[in-house]
Amino acid sequence: MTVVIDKEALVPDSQDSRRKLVAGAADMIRRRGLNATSVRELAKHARAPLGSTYHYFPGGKTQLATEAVTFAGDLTAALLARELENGPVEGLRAFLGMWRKIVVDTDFQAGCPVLAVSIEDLPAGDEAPHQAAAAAFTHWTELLTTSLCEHGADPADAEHTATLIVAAVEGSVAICRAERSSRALDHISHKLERVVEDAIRRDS
Amino acid sequence: MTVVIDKEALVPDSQDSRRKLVAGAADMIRRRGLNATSVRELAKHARAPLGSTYHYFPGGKTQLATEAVTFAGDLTAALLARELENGPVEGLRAFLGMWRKIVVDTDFQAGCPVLAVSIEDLPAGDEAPHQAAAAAFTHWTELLTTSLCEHGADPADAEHTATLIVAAVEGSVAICRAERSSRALDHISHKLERVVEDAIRRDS
DNA sequence: GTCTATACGAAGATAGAC
DNA sequence: GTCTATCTTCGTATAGAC
Repeated sequence: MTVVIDKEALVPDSQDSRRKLVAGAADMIRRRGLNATSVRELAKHARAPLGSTYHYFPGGKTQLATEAVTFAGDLTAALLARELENGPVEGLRAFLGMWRKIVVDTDFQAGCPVLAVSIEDLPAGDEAPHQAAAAAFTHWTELLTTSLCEHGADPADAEHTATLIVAAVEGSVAICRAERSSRALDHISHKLERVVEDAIRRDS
Repeated sequence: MTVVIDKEALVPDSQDSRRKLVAGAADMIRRRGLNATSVRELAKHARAPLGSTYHYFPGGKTQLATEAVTFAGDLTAALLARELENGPVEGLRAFLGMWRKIVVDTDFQAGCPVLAVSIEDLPAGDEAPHQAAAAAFTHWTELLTTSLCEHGADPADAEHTATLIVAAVEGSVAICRAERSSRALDHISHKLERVVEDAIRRDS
């Protein structure tokens, strides 16, 4: 009798540690920022030895930050894509709701790791983290643009509208953290819904 | 013959150094972020000895960051207030133009120091920098809200619109830096002008 | 292949010489 | 009052033992 043993069961921490490290990095970056997040604390938080971090990520902190941004960007994109199946307005509501939940549930401690990496310069001149951030923003914008077009919006206007949504959400999350209030996200919700409704009526 | 000597001429670096330190901090924070800005480099950049920094700012880096945010916030508010005298649409255009100039002229290296401080946690649990950031956002929002109301907008809607403008601008500046392109700012310009025009027509 | 122990530099902050 | 020199802690990264 041949028993096939799952490789993951034998080496449960192999790729699992790696994932934990990336997810942990995304979480710490969105809370404290990129430069305030040390690889030391990161390893401790993921219960991995410091050396393991550099084993999994030979590129050091830069590589870790890049993968964390891509991870968070993809996660958000997946939610956005799923909710946009119910139409642009429902997608917008879910998008805003997701951010509102993050901000409120963490008592205004957490924001968006993609934004954090976008505005913080890594000491080294490596541009990979910025590029990953740009890719995430572009991805979200494209998802929104496509959905708007599918529901009758003018293509050029759809991209403008999608960009406005992404920009306003990112800005609002930051404002909410500074103000320790969900006011900004709540206020832009009203306006953005109107903007989306107007766009799919081809008003512009 | 009595010669009145200007105190500033005698001690030219007295308050001048202090101002330079604050302005330099605002510039470095908006480029590299709060935690990537060291007090050492700051002092060097302002040609002040490290010790002077702690003489002028006993509160250390936290105080310096707080004053830098307030400084930048007031400077922006002054420009916004001046341009809003020509109406909300002109004010919006000038506001967007100012940010576009900063981002493009620095080859996408500089952004907004208020945003940087909003999303970066200082190691110490001091909340003063966050409060200064919140005050800046509130101030800008109030200026826009007042202008919109003066031109016929509904008060509640005016605040929502003003919040959308501030949030979208902050988010766009960050996106522009990640993408190394002014695309985001240019795209939201079109939409925001429409939003403002609609608001002062009391359409909502 | 995994991790402990360490190297080396730079951070924030201060004590005390001028 | 101004600033130099220094203290302590923490950062990234790695060398080499298991």
